[in-house]
Amino acid sequence: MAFTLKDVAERAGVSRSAVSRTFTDGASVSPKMRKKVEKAAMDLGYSPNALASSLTTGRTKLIGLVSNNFHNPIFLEVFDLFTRGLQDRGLRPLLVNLTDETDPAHSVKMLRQYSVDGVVVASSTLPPGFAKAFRDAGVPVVHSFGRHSSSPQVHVVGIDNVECGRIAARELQARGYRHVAFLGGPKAATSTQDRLKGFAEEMALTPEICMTHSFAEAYSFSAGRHEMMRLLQGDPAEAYFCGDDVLSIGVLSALQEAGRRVPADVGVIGLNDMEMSGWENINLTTIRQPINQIIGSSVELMVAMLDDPDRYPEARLFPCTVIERGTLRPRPAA
Amino acid sequence: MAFTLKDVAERAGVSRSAVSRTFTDGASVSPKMRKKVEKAAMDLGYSPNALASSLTTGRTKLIGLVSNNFHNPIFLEVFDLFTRGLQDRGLRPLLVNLTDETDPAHSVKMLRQYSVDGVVVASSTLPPGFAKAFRDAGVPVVHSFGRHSSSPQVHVVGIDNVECGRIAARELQARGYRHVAFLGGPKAATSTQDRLKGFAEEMALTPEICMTHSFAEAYSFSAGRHEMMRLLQGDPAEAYFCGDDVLSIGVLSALQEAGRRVPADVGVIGLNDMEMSGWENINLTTIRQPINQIIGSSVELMVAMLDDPDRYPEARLFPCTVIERGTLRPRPAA
DNA sequence: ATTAATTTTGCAACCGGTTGCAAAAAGACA
DNA sequence: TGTCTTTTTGCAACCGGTTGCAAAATTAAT
Repeated sequence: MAFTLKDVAERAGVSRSAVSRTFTDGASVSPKMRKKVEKAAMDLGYSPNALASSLTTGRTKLIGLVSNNFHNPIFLEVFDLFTRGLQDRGLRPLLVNLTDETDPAHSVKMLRQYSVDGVVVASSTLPPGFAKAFRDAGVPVVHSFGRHSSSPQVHVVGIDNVECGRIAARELQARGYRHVAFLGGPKAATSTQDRLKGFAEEMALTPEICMTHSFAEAYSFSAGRHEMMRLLQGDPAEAYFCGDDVLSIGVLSALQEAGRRVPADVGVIGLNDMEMSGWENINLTTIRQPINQIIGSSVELMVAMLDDPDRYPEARLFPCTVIERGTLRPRPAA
Repeated sequence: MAFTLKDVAERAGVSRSAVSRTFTDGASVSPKMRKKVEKAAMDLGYSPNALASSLTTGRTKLIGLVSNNFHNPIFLEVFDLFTRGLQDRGLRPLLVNLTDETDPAHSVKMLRQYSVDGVVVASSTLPPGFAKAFRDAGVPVVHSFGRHSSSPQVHVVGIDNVECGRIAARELQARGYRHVAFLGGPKAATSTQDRLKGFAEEMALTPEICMTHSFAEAYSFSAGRHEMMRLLQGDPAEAYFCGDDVLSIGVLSALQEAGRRVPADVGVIGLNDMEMSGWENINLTTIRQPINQIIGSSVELMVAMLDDPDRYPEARLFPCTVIERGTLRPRPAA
């Protein structure tokens, strides 16, 4: 069907190596030779078989892009940025949807069979051990949106979730709320745990403020809405720090339906600043996670690791900032 | 680094072919042989190199998943369903983000270099010629969400957009609107053109109703919002059929900001029924496109084509239904 | 014009599997 | 037990490239 190196070589009347060399940059080929070969290749519409060359070079330019977040709209932005970032560098994303599976073994095996050059784990809910499984299998890995540990085993790019919890706490304190709550994502998610930790720590400094917390089943609209509905049965707090924007939007929906005005009756602050949060009919006050930078940096790091697979693991953390919109009451005048 | 067939063969004291055979189903291997080989493979943690085997078999189980819709939240659902559908059948999605590029040449070349077994084009904005380029290159292709033509060149799975336009028109007619408008996506998108066509055709049957139309720059929130803002400068219609849900949500945002009540002052009907449209704080009346069925069917068709690449092209169209929520005024009592 | 240094080219082995074919082994039958 | 089938196994060639090495061709230097 498609033409091969051999066909081009014959047509150009040269050896197969010559053809191979004209298509691998950095190889020594004379200008005349190159011209002859390129002519023949052009005539035949030849383009080299990436798989065959991978077999000898050991490089495929395939990058596993592993995620379990296919229900949070922010991840569409994430996939957009990742695919573009990788493509721009000549890399190809092989997408893996984990859905419920959290055992890395299967993914590791599959991605190794395809000889991916590296793996990006994009998830704020998977434990560090997940990414580590790739490292242990000798596959360069960066965990984006992952938890950074004091003794990092793998490269992590993301934010300091504990610090985000503190930021949220300080923001609510400054606005004079007396009863605040953390409404987190899944209890098992590292990001939820860390955000709660920071939030609780900071809140502990102002014992006069009452703080409670609970968890939603997932980082999703319906989980947030459902959990807020439940909370409304009891004695809801004055302000909620939600573990994520889409969760917040679910919360807003529940509040609206219950007839509570935001921010007059109840305040809400989210985390992520996804595109939708800025939509005028949502207008969510939130803590912005710089996903452009996180993903840009992840891709850079991945590229660097392709050259030096044993690069010493590092954590790259980006600062988050509060984006003030309309779901928290204003700070009292100073 | 990783162990190869040869290593396993040596350890098991058998020929390389024997090892190969135990790992390809349908090959003849005696039970004892199989046991011996599996033992050795297990000891070594061997798993076959997919690339190497592709080289001889000609099959990679790689499927190109090509899209240019990374800004419409419905596509997160689409990617979720596609990746899971493909994975469940042992296929691997190689994701290609076209962003602005609409020339297929580059994608075709790249995907052929990786010897993908097939390509799914998931887009309602690309012309049929895009998908056809893959077919011409001998790559099995299905165009999901594509335009079906009377003389189809490639497999298309989706909806009848012209009919959707008619459905929208009838819905607005039935509710007694006197001045209606189509607010489409990009003018160049086939889906926009077709929806307008059906809408206009049906509206032509009721000349007493005034109909206008205009286009947004993209299928996105901000484009919809922006276009509606513009329309509000003039004399807006009583009801809008928007080319897509996320566009509708942008429109709702603009209306809300302008102080127009929905559906009291202005009606809106969207198309897609993405998850978000059902959120209580959006509550959009829309025409549901059965994406589960579309994607399930696309994957099935792809699998069928792997067996029979020259399968006669067919169009698989699924009916759409109106999902009544809160953005159109009620039908007058009969 | 020689000779030495440098670049270009082709040969052949290899990457990690698969597969047609024939020899060897196992099973069926008399 | 011997002969004929059928199944299992190994050999060797092949998939489409890459690359170390040495021969051939250029270029530089004397």
